[in-house]
Amino acid sequence: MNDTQKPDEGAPPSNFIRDLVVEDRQAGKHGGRVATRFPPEPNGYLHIGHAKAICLDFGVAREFGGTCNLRFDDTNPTTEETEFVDAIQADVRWLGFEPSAVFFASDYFEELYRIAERLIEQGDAYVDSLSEEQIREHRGNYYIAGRPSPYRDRPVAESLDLLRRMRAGEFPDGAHVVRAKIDFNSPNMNLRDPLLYRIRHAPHHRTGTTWCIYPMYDYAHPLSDAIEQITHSICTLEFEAHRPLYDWCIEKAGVFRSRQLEFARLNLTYTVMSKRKLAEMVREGVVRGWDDPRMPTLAGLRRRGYTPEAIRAFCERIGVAKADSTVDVGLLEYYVREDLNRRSPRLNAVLRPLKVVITNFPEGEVRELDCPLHPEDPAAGSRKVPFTRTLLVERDDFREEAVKQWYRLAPGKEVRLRYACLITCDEVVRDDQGQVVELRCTMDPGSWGGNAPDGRTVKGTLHWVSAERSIPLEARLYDRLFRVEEPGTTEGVSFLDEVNPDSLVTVEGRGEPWLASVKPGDGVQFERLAYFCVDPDSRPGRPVFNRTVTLRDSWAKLEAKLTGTQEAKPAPAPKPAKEPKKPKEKAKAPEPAAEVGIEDFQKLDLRVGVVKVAEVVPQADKLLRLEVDLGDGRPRQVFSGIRASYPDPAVLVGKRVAVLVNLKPRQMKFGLSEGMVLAAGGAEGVRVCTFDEGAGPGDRIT
RNA sequence: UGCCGGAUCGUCUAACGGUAGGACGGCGGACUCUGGAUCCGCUAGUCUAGGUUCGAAUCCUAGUCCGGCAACCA
Repeated sequence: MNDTQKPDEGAPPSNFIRDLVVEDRQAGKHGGRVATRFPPEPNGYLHIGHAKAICLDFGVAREFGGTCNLRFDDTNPTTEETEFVDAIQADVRWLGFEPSAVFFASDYFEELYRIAERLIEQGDAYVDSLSEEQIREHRGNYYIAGRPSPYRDRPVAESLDLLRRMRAGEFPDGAHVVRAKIDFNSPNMNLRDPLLYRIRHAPHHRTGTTWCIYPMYDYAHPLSDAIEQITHSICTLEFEAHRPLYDWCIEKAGVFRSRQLEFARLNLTYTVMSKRKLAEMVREGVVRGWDDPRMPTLAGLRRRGYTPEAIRAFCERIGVAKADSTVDVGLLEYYVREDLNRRSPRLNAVLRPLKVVITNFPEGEVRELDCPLHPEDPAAGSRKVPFTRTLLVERDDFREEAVKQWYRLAPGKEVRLRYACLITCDEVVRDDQGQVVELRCTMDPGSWGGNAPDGRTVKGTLHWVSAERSIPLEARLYDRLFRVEEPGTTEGVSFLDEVNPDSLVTVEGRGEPWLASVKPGDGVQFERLAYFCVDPDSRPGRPVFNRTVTLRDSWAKLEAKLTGTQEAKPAPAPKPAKEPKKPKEKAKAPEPAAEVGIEDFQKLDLRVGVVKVAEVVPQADKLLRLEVDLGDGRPRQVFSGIRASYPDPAVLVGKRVAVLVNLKPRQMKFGLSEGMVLAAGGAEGVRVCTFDEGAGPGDRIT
């Protein structure tokens, strides 16, 4: 190990939750004891966002020698199922955490009920007999004051009697509720006499039909925490406004004082995290199930080949704060690669095969090569790989015309076959359609082992398999589930319409013989391609591999630079260039943004366009739809939010305006917007920039 | 037109009145029988305007922008 160790080697990065826990301990609260809990509702599968919470809850407990319970928040019998209870427990353990205890909020129903009776006796709660609709009505809203329910001051004895009869099942759903008597006109809506209990004649997954009244989250949660003597009740930001209620329950019930702390939930680019949306994708058949390898669920990530170590490292790295944030999914991918690089055996598989015949290698002969399973880890051992006259290489590794940076196969070029020998492409064989179907190559007989006898350097190394001595395999090439960075945030567009149609591409490939022995769950690296994980769908003799994550592909990056584009390639796609920020986020900042260089400005292609059509968009109150002639034969459609300044859009027709033509087209509810019209705001509203007669359509504006 | 939060490199995050640091990304280089891995270097930030202070990302004031809150959901 290294003696010159870095300052925070090993120490988890500090965050405000840990700081608060440290503060509490220093203040001597609870004698320094730390107890947390992870409280999922069993109505769906855990996802990577939960992983962040789990790492925090269990991590804090572990760090301070405390405990962390797994507690199912099962207070709503109509949405919860044991299937989820089992899956959640399995996921937590898979992630690497063992709960100090497993509890259910339903374990406490009896105690919760007794406390409710007490609150009524104390005059801190009452039974309300208004309808759901009326309660909502009386509650008012952010701007309208709340009004007391006529039942608010009903005698204690009457409330108590009603509560007992509610429990006894004398009333139908909705007939009565228990409400806290706090402040019917609080500026915090959560305090406007919130509901504590409602009647639900529905069987519960654990208590069956024992109960027909069920406590609400805001009531059950603080009291469950109290019963378990939780010292720090960590939850997400949206519960911040509930904290006064959390404290109220503890106060009025006179129970153990736990403290609620809130942090920002995790968002990830190119995915969705809400249970509702995940469930919808399962229901709509967009994915094959909760454990579809494209899902951000722990079950999905596991099947995809993500490791608990990678997920934990990721969760540690992203930190914990109170500001909303969206983490680049690339960071998650970085951590899987880092982990998988260490542990995955290297094997060869060809996913889109192209036949290569080594003309100077005898027909029928087989040469067994001994190849390491991990070039950086000799302890991983080796395997035998058969070399024969007819081989298969990746189609992508051959190019008819090669630029000088191309190290791979091309007519006349020499490359190395990994762990085998050097070959030169002599001849390209085509079929009737002109498709390349075979390469005829010669090998350098002195190059066995991979090095040239004369010491010449060969930069390209290709993976390959023997055509006959290889096995068939199915590879499921997964990509990001969505094609936009933040699905579901474009107005008028459903997140379901933003699903990446190429998020799963299945190919039939060939793998080296060693691959016949893999078992579901095994992870491997197919050299030069990606990490893969064996899917449970595998059958003997025909394994199925899920692509976990591609290897970094610096050739793709180089090529994109050479071509000057970043078009999505079917294979390991280069990371799409960062999209320009959404206008929403850029806002209409009056002050200039960060300084840009002249080269940035030159990226903007501004052209003169003549307005042909200008009309209001009926469904939108700020938009005009323009058709602009840019001199390229086809008018462009542009939606522009300038309607307020142009009550009569017709005045724009015939105007010469400035159009940003290389703006990424944006799909809007009303159609595709293929550019942006320059406008400036002044005293009399926003005006589009116009030009005089001299400028013609399509002229570049510099 | 209310209440509660929040704002630091492109992204995530640290700095707790005293050198704005790390990670990812990007760029450049070294090395390489994976255009992988590894290593090195560079790039880039305190929302705005005032104030307090010897000194402000940090404290104060005003503003801007973003998020959450009106289930008998959690």
